Amino acid sequence: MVTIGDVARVAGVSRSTASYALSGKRTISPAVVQRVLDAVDELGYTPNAGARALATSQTKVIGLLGRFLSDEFAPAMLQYILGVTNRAGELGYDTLLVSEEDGVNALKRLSTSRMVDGFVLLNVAEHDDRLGFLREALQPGATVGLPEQCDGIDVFDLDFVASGRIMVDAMADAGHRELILVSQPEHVVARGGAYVWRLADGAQARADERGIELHRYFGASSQPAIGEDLNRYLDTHPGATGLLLNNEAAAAALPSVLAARGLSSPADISVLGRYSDDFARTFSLPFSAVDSAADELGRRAVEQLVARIEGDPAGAAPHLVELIPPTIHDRGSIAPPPASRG
Amino acid sequence: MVTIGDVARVAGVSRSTASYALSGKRTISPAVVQRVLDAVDELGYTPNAGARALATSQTKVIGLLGRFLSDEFAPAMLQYILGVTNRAGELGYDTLLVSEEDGVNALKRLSTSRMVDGFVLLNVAEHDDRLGFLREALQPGATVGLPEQCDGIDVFDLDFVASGRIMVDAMADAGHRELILVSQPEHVVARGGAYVWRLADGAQARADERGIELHRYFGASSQPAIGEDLNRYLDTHPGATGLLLNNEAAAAALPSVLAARGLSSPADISVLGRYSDDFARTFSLPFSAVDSAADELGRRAVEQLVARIEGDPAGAAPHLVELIPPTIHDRGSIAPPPASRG
DNA sequence: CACCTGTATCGAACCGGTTCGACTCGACGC
DNA sequence: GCGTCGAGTCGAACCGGTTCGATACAGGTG
Repeated sequence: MVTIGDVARVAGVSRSTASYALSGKRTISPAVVQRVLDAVDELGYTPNAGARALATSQTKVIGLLGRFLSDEFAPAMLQYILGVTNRAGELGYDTLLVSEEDGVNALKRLSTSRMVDGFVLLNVAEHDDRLGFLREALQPGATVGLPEQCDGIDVFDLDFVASGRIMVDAMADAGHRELILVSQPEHVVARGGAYVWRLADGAQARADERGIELHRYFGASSQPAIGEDLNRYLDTHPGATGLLLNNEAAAAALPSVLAARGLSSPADISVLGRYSDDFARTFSLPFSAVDSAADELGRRAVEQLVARIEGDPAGAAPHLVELIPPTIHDRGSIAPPPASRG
Repeated sequence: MVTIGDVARVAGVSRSTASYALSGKRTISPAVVQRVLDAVDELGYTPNAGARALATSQTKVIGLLGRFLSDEFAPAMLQYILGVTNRAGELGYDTLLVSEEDGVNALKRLSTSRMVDGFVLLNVAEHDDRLGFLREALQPGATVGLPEQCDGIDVFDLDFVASGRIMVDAMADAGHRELILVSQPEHVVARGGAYVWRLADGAQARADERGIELHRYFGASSQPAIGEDLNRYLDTHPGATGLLLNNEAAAAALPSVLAARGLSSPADISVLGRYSDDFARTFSLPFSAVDSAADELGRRAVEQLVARIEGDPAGAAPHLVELIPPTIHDRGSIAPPPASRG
């Protein structure tokens, strides 16, 4: 393998001069720099990552810790992952992906062995056992998902409270007065998926303000249970004219449920979901939805992480808690309720 | 940070003795080994990955190169990825995930900088530009996906020819005589997705053998186009009683297409797909399908890669081309055709 | 008792980079 | 004509592991 020593020899200079010529950290005469660059080209030199990491204590790798739960909509995770890896690549970092069950252990291993310069944690729960260690680690960390305690880390998440509000607003503005909100199953909440509450509470608060009747349910996370759930909700509340979905399985199941009931959207019922654009595209869901902005969240987390890695350790910037504002992707599934139409 | 020098000092031995005590590569007295282990515990020592990589030329990291195409069903990739990362973890390796557009460049970078011990390539096309470099790289490589030239690498893929055969067999055994096969769109084939042809050819050959009429189509890869395609195929071939799907979008769209036509499966039409179990579960697709075995393929690729990394470089084992046999996951969507029933 | 063998340990070198301090040399000022 | 300065370069040390060769010492053998 070709080392910087080989480059130096071919260029006729010392190893240190070759190093400085490449890094530019000291002034080296243009002629020598050119000879070194030529030698690099000629030999096809690439620095050895391990040696550089050892010398500089910088690996140019970030650790990405997922939490892949079989009862969640796993494929959606890919969007977050790609957001992270793509942005990291643009910033000159590679990404080590860890899917290991025991996230705390993985975190410790990568941290103490100095394999990475920082961490991005995905799918962070309200009380996440990985955070305790992360705060004490030598490397900085950023999360996608809002934990209860945010000190010492940079936090990124969708603003779920605002999401709940604008979902109710969108329906109320169209004239709806009675809505059904289908959330994720209760065990997602129990596991720390606080976003379920955050969205529901935001929706409830806004519904109260505007005098809207809101029926809240936890739906199942898979077929056929969720299909039955949806039918039951619709049977129970015949006066409801709008359906809010914070549950991917419900969104996927709804087209056939509506078809079976002989309903169509938005003519008979207005629908507004909360899922990623990618999810909608793949399954051609015809419903407007608050975008989960997976890609953007992943990108923002990496950007902030890299800023902290490369930033002045002395004047450490205060930690962020960034809740990105929700946007509705309009697919035309909201219209005034049937009764109000001429 | 705590180094092996610290451990040695606390244990009262030299650095080399501490190293041997931990690696077991030379005999060290039990008493000393214990003192070293105690020191490790006391200080919380973990070897520095960069230093170890430099000294041993082994990083214990494998590079995973995806190819994420926006017009393919991206979320399915996650199953392959998790198969790789999970199995790698079990074998003591971490995984560097690269999503970079320019796969060749990424491969070169990771290879020449010695960041990884080997590569797993996903979504490998028939003529994949990454393979040329991979063959010449210092590190071994395994692919998921069958290229035309397999020399110098280990190749894993689903046996698509056999898949085509058993799909036709399953229908023929149930008494069907006229089938429609909906494949991926033609541009997937053009890009090198040879599995489309492999499955179709296997199906055609078996259909010819058994005197079955097979109508072959390339369907669109998204709604609403694929829905219209499906309706057209069904209109064109009113005598067809069985539907074979090698197209995820078609599978996702079929339930609503059938509902709209007032058909149900398997009473009116038998359906057999080819997609992952995970895909079926997530979207509650009620159709039997040949499983794409993403998880298993990822795991097998890693196992073989690690065997090659750690294997005797002298007696290099011959390279594998492993096509794993298809299995049908029965979800009850195949029944005898209506006409044949009493 | 000299000799050999095997066990247990140590010191030094090495992996391939980066970085610090010192040195040379020419230009410049007085 | 001597001291100063800055540009350009070199040698050596260092990062934190692993590994080779040498050494010390114990026990067994003739």
